[in-house]
Amino acid sequence: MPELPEVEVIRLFLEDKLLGLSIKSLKILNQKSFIGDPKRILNRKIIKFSRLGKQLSIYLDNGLILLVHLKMTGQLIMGNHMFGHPTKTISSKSTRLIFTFSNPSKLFFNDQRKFGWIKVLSKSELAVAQKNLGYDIFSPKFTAQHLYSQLQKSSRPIKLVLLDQHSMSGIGNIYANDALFLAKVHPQTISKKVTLKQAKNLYHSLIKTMKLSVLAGGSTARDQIYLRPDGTVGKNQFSFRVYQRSGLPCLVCKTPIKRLKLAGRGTFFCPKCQKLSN
DNA sequence: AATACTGTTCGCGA
DNA sequence: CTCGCGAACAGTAT
Repeated sequence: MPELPEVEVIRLFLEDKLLGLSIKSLKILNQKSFIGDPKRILNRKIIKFSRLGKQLSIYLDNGLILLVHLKMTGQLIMGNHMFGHPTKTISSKSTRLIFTFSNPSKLFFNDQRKFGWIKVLSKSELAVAQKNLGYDIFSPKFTAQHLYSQLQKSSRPIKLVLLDQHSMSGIGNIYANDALFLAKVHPQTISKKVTLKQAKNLYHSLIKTMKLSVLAGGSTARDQIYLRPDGTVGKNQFSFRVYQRSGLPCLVCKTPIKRLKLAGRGTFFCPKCQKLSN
């Protein structure tokens, strides 16, 4: 679920609430969700949050880093003095880890499908873990020219290249579909055949789509799987252009949105606005 | 009841 | 290299 915008919203929220606090305890309810020795993080202070693609890094004052990947259904929900949302979204049968902080608020790592994880890494281990990730979409290094050169490297359908975290990082299925629609590029276009002009368009579409989503608090699609750390839903799902809209009229030309499968992922596009030009 | 589908990623074999 | 597929899991939709 959480793609770049959702992880960024979580990062901004946690930075505001947890920076400077110490980790007082960690309760592990599912062993596979936490990789590393919990003792190494106890009583350590949080000094920095950062994000690369869909991965969140929490820096501690002993040089170690908690690297978080939420995969499909991971949530980070704060449990202190929060009202107005169902208890089940805070601590539930999907709760896998519970952190307690010095103030003493709690942070729940919920993960229905158990794909997500939090790892304890040293700085060099973090570098190794992330060395193959492409530039983050919000990084100054990610430019239209860079996008174009990355697209030039592959003969695969462009949507698969956008989803490949090694070519660039942060794009997931929702934003890949919507950004391609905005740029009027068919998802099956052979990547290296995309023109520089199209790449520039796509660059702006990616940035725009993702920035607007951060402002909207991220996308809470179907099952309320994505929630902000205060338990509230995002609002970007009301701005979906093609994602999960198959059969519904295109917002530009009214043609019904089509759906196909690419590498097993649902792929949505307007057959009129996004012509295959190979 | 059985099958398909889901916001992710990795590894395998063709 | 590329591709499809299954696996890691659990829940909902059809």
